[in-house]
Amino acid sequence: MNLKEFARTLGLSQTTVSRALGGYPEVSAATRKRVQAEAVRLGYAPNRGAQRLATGRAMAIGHVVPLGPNPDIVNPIFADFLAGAGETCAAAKYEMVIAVTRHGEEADAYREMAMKGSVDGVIVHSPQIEDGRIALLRDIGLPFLVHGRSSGVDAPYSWFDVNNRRAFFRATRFLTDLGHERIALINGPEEMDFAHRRRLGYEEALLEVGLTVDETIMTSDEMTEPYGYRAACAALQTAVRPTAFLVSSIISAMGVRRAIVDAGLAPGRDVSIVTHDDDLSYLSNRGDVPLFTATRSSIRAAGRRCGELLIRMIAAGEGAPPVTELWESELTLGVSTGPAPQ
Amino acid sequence: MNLKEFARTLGLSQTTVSRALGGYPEVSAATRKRVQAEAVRLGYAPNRGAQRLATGRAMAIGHVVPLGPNPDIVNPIFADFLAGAGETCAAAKYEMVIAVTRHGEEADAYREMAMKGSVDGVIVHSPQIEDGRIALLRDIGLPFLVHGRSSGVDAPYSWFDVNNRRAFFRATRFLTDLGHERIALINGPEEMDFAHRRRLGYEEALLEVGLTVDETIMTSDEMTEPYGYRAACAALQTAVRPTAFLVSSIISAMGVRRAIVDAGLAPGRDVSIVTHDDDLSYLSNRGDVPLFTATRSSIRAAGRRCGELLIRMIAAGEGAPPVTELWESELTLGVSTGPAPQ
DNA sequence: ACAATTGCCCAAAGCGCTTTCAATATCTCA
DNA sequence: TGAGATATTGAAAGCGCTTTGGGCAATTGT
Repeated sequence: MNLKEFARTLGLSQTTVSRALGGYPEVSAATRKRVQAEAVRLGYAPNRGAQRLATGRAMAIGHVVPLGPNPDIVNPIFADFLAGAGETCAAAKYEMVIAVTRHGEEADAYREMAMKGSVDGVIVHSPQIEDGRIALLRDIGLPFLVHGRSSGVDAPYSWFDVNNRRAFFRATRFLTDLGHERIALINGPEEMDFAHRRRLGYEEALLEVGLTVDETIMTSDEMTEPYGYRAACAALQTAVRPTAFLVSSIISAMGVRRAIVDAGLAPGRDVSIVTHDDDLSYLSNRGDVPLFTATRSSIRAAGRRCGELLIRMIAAGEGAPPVTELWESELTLGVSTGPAPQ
Repeated sequence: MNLKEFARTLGLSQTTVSRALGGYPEVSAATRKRVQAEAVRLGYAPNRGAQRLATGRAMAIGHVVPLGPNPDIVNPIFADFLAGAGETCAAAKYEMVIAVTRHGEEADAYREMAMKGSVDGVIVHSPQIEDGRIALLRDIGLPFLVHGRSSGVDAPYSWFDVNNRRAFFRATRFLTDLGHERIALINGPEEMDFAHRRRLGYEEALLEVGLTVDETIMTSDEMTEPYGYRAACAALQTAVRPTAFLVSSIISAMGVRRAIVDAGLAPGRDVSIVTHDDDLSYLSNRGDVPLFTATRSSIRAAGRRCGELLIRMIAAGEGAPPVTELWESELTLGVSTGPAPQ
């Protein structure tokens, strides 16, 4: 069923039908109602391709998802982020198209999306400290919102981020307040901007209380469970073992916890853990007494908000100033922390 | 830059340029090469909307992702599945569009995709035992491939599945061979077809060796980590506690393991665990000695294959017979299992 | 009562592409 | 050498929609 047929069965012109469905005011309420009802009854909806061609807008946003650098790892937070963005998009009648690329090959995906006009804007995932995608997208002229930031980029751009630095600063201070002096950092890949910022917050807090920053108890890798386990095992076997771990992902934190237990130690008593918690639905750290003390920030809510901001940017058009938004994460108390053992 | 301009700068007709880029044979090799080179240099690619309108094909496949029934849970395997499907799509020049819907509201999403012509086919995720989506999609006439099966649907349809029943049959027999007689089943939501099938395999194996099926040590819920923990805690507190757990997801298995350790028991010695392992990149159960004994089947590979099959179906057109494919999962030995304690 | 407005609707142009049909130039083979 | 086949290119007709630029009644203001 196409517009021509549909309009004919209604005894109306294509113009009127299109306007009735599109919500334009030049249609009487009665006509609009009838058109909408018949559209549902007969199963008519305007063809997206034709609509795109006629309006020049794709009514879609894109996600280019880079796989992890080493093995092809998919960031597990992505599913939840997507669910959040999806809610916003559905409400705004936008589609989401996603492209998965190997690490470092995102550029082509962006260029193609722009050239083919398959999306009106994109969300940039997993920004690195020096991220060339930002300059690229500006050159291309495709509206974009970075989920995170890129410390190495000076020119203004639109981003949404969580205050990672302050979160890890607070988390570290929380541990030092409890008397911990040897705090291991199990961080994400250091070329990632978020990991960089978390490290800065951690170091800043240590220095503030006169502790030394010790490179040997800081690790950085793709945030898997086995990584957390391995890193923690290694740290626990050193001569002066850490009394606390600060971990960048709840998934790795599970591994850290396992290592602690395997070593015959009690999490929260012998060794403390604070982790960042993206509030993933399947690894919930909520409940009466959360398993982990954590800096929590819902990745799903972030997805929702990123969708909103990007769609607003697209509506605003080229000239509008960049939007930026920084959320604070909450520090929630769980059973994984306690005073440093004497 | 559009075709008209691009063709003019090349001194060729739109026809020839379109054909050169589209890979049609009626163009001389020299011309094609020149056109392709200039397209890259000048940054021209055919507009997707126009292409869709002209060809009637969207060159896109859709994923309608239902959130979990109770809280809005996103199945964590989805990110990996998508990465797999994305590889295939990228290679075949297909786009992927995804829609996230609340549980039970998928129908509208499918209808809309079909009516608007935004995709050429869809992958049906998380099929239930009685899944109305299959009949719906057949009525609509939108090509679809089910990832999994729906036991309650008789009419033929295309699906890709893992042999869940045999996997859990083998896993259970593996445990009974080790002398376990009280094996708890920590399953996914029972309305899900995969969970149903896994339960059948489990029961079949128990009956085969003369053990009774005990409903009180079988649980069924959204497969989160806390669920595994809670379920295992409860099971371990019963009068005759199970000596082994069979778990439907490695994420819940982490929770089960935690419960066992918390109870002062040793996984693999006091209590065994076998889990299904989707081979998620961030919860790798590989390595020299895997943490869990598991029925393993890569969800990423499944995504790749589903993409292939669906694209092939789309190419084959309406009349073609349904495609079906069943993969066996491998039973890998980890350190989470051992002989039943006396 | 008449002009000006408003409300509602329509015809037709055009978005950028693919593809049919036709034309021309070049080969092939007897 | 000339007829038929082949290789290569073009002109133009849509694909299904939105939107501009009217047109005709009914309503309003004076």
